[in-house]
Amino acid sequence: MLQDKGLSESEEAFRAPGPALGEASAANAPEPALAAPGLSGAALGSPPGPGADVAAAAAEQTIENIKVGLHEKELWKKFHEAGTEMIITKAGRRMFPSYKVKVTGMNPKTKYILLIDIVPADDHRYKFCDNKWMVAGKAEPAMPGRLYVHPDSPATGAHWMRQLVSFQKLKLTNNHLDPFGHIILNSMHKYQPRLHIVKADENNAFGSKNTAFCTHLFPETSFISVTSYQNHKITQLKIENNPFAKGFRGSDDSDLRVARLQSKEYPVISKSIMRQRLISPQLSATPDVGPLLGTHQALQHYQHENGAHSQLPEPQDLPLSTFPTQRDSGLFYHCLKRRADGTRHLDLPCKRSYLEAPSSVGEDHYFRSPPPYDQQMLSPSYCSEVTPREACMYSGSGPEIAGVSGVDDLPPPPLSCNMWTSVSPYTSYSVQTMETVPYQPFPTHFTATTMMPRLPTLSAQSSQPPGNAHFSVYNQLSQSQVRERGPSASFPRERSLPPGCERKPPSPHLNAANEFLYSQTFSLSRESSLQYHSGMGTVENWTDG
DNA sequence: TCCTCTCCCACTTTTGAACTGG
DNA sequence: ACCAGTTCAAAAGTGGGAGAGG
Repeated sequence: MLQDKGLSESEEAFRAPGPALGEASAANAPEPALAAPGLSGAALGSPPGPGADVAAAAAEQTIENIKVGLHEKELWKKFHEAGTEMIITKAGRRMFPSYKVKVTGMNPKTKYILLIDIVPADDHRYKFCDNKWMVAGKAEPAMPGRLYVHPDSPATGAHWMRQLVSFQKLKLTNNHLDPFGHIILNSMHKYQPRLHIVKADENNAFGSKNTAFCTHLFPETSFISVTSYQNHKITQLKIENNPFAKGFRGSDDSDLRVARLQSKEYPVISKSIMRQRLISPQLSATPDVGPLLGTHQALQHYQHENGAHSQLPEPQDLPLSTFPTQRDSGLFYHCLKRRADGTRHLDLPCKRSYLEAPSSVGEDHYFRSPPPYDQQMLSPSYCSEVTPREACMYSGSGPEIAGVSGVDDLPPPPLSCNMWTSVSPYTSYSVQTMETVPYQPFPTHFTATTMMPRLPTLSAQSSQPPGNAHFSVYNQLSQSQVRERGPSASFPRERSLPPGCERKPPSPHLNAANEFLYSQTFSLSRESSLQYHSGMGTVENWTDG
């Protein structure tokens, strides 16, 4: 909670100097949020203050009115133009630039949970060749999806709007068994972070008919995960902009600094530099890559809320100067909303109901090839040694969570740690019943694992105003629809844990968040299962089996 | 041989406890 | 006793190189 340590993460961010916010995010209507003109950083910087005005405004503020502006958008754009890379390590590495947003339009008195997930942007594996990112094959199965819940969550709209909301402590890892709740990614794959805002206050608890969430997506925050930087331009951008990397800021030539560090009298040319200089001598002559090629070439179909549908070339066909890009930042605004009658109005790239037959999974305009998620593994429960603000993960396989496998009454199979990647492939959708629960404190850094939905590949379609480089999804859940998903328990069945692991009783908010995640995930991909991540524990006895 | 990944290094920033003075 | 400001050591975060492994 925000009160637990003098400064919240968002406060830290707020104090940090930095360029003004970029542009406003998608707005409140099922329109592609063309409203950016006039909605400047200054406007965003003036959230409603306390008082009567706030109260008056609150009455009309809905989840759809929430606007999100990406902080340091220009910096993000710089990286994006060069082809953002994010280091992933076994221990977890922060993102840089860090994900910070300015939120407006919230009801100041309503509590919200802000969380981030990072989903594959496509189903390709990449390699850095000839100074550009190229498709190198089919993506590996997505890692267990996790959510990073902002540690201030839940907090009132006033809190979120008072300052920047920073997710700078979010860490990325390539450790499939990561016990710390970091977001697990595959190296050399392209990802897209998404911000979710979930309404969660006493009167609108998760699972109530009023439960709502929205999703905001900034195409310029997409990146390729790497274990070491491939593009020297990215390295330089990181060194220049990340204060922690100051040590690598040489007088002019960081390589000279490396040479000094190594007590060598000659500059050491790194492998990456050498590679690039050998392969792409033009790079040194053109330090500024400039606008990417293929800006208007999207990778796949996409569909935005007005129903426009575009056919776009395959990524393999693209000369990727960096990586397939959406850098024109056209607004990708998808809308998901429940109608009053409970039917789901879904304006998403994957529009089919989750109740449809599995054969519909591979909707062609969404998955170019048979979706790899069929083979994806579900993460078993595990506990971890965590800080008070970190979490332990609970999970179950899809069918178990869903209660649709017909084994509801069977005792859960013993779970060993090495089941992390050895549980049965996901075959059906997770369905949960969630009762309306009173609001309770929501565990921070709760993470949930889903079958990672691949985003509909974002395009740089210029049909969207560049000032609205933002993708939003709104959802309004109804209780009846929650129920229609199935009768299973509202929390994954208890499974055996590694010795030494403790488990806290599931919070109703985990159910709620899970529900959120479920619906959210389903809104983008029909292949979904869940993994809870909450509570405290230890990994001392964790074994690889 | 090439590519990817892990470990370790030196460096900087951040954090928080300890201390000091009003 | 309390609070605010300062100091300083430890922790955390960085990119690069070496080397292992596939």
